[in-house]
Amino acid sequence: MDCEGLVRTWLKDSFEITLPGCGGGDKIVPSKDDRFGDWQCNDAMGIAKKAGKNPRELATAVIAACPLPSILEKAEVAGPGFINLTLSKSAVAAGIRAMGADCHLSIPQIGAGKKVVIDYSSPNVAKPMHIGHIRSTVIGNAIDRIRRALGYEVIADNHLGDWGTQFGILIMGYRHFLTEAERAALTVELLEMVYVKSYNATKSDPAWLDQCREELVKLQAGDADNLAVWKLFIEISMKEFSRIYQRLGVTFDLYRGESYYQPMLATTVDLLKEKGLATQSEGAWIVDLKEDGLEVAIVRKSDGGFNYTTTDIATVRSRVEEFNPERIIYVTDERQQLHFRQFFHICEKLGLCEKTALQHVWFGLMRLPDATFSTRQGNVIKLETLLDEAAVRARKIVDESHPDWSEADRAKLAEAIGIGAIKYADLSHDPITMIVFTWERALALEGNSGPYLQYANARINSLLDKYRETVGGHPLENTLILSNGAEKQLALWLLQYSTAVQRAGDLCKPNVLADYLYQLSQLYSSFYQSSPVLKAEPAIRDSRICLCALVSQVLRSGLTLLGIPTPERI
RNA sequence: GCGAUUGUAGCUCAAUUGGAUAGAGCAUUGGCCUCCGAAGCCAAAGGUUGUGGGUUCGAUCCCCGCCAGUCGCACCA
Repeated sequence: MDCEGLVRTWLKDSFEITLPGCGGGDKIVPSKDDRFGDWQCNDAMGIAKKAGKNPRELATAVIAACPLPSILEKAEVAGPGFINLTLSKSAVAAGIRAMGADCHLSIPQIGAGKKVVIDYSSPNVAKPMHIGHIRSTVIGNAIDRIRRALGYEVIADNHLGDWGTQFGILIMGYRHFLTEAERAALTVELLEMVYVKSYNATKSDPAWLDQCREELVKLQAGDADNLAVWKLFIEISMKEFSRIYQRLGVTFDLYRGESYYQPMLATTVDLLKEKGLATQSEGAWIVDLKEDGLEVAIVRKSDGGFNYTTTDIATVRSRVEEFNPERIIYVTDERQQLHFRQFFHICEKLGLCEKTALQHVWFGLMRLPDATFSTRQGNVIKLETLLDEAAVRARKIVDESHPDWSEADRAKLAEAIGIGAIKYADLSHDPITMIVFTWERALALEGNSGPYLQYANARINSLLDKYRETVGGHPLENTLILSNGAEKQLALWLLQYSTAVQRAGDLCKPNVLADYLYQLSQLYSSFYQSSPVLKAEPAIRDSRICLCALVSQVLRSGLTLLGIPTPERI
């Protein structure tokens, strides 16, 4: 049995002996402050209250009730009735041993046998990815990686915006505003440019607008020419998206855009009609959600077209039928909360949620200090520009610290640091917080930042190298001694890794893990400063290098779960 | 107006979901490279947790009122 389980059982037994029939206290949490021991149990107060007893007396009686498990050095009562537990150093060392050589293995496989679909990133075709896409992509990908580590079978699906009214406008623009040469070397930038031109034309020229509609109808009817152009748009867009995803280290299992579900829309509305859920109002088909306290949802527009509510319902039907997942997680910005609540309710009424939970993980918008990002104001920052700028800033420092490295090595490292900085800046905040974008914050390289964590890891790597050169052997197999407080604190924190991963996964909040890793790095840096490793006497040296190796393992594992690169050298 | 959500140090954020003296980073001030990597470490200063009530042994966290910000509220997604 593991240490925690042992102590929990002891506490529970103690409580039951003290207070028959009152349920045992078995909740132990790590203490915030080492003055309060390593772990603490705060149940005595609540239980004493219920039983009408004095909490301090109860806590004292609990400790006296059963002999202390050998792994505990001491247990004492403090304050109103806290039970503070101090673990023996050998028990902590044993706990670390139990983590195994590969800390990935210590992550509880709570998702084994469960399938989950995660729908994230989902940019629109024919538009460049901009800064507004980064949160869904980075947060979604971290949740994806964390859930996989927890044993879930994850299907990451990129629900591309590849179908909709914009394509009529786009096709007209493509045919009239581009030269032969431009069409031959088509880019997303060109597509965006012609879209804007064509869109403006619809405002000033009614005949143009009619033609756009006509092209859209032709496309939807399967016209070969328009279909070919549409496919070209997707191909061009995917090329650019792939380039960015590769830089970000993001991969998907599926790229099923809205167009994939297009053939299922009519039957989905038919089903809603059959079930008596859809009714006609003002020429449109709607689902009334008044009894759920929500606005009506339109499932078929008065012009006969479908909208995103219908597409999303069809998507759920398709996913439930094909994958039968335990859960579908959507990662989008906060503006879509109402929409998700609406169509989740409709799915429930359709009986789609019996085995599949639908979850909307929303995040706050990213905005500028004095404005929101908007295409109309022309203040959007392209995602690629952001990544480039990050690499440039990192490059300056890399050049200073490694003038002897090759050009290629320096470029590669700068990229890893830049991407790490950007991702960490996002992942270290609770998703629901609104992010006010500034270059300084997004690309921070010091303090609580991605590079700080990467740096800690790189330093350990070089320490490990030196150890192998001078001493040899396998650091991870050395005996742990934990001779001082800093070492014990570090070891105790290492033991918390699996809970941090699980909490981050359960809550869909990657910042829980980011926070854990940051604290680990801080504890390590502190330890590193105060405790010499290679110069210590052999037994201590071997133990400390083992601790370093463990920290490095956890850092690598954790950063990887966040999708942050871990360069060997910085 | 209705609904969601936020308000914590000058700024950006934490606080293991109700626990002990509310913690970090940035910025400011002072110290540490003759010593395993200074993208680092140590220290100082910085707080009536928006505000007023309530619940209880205990509240940043739960409940009610008010103030302020952000987002949404029928055919774009």
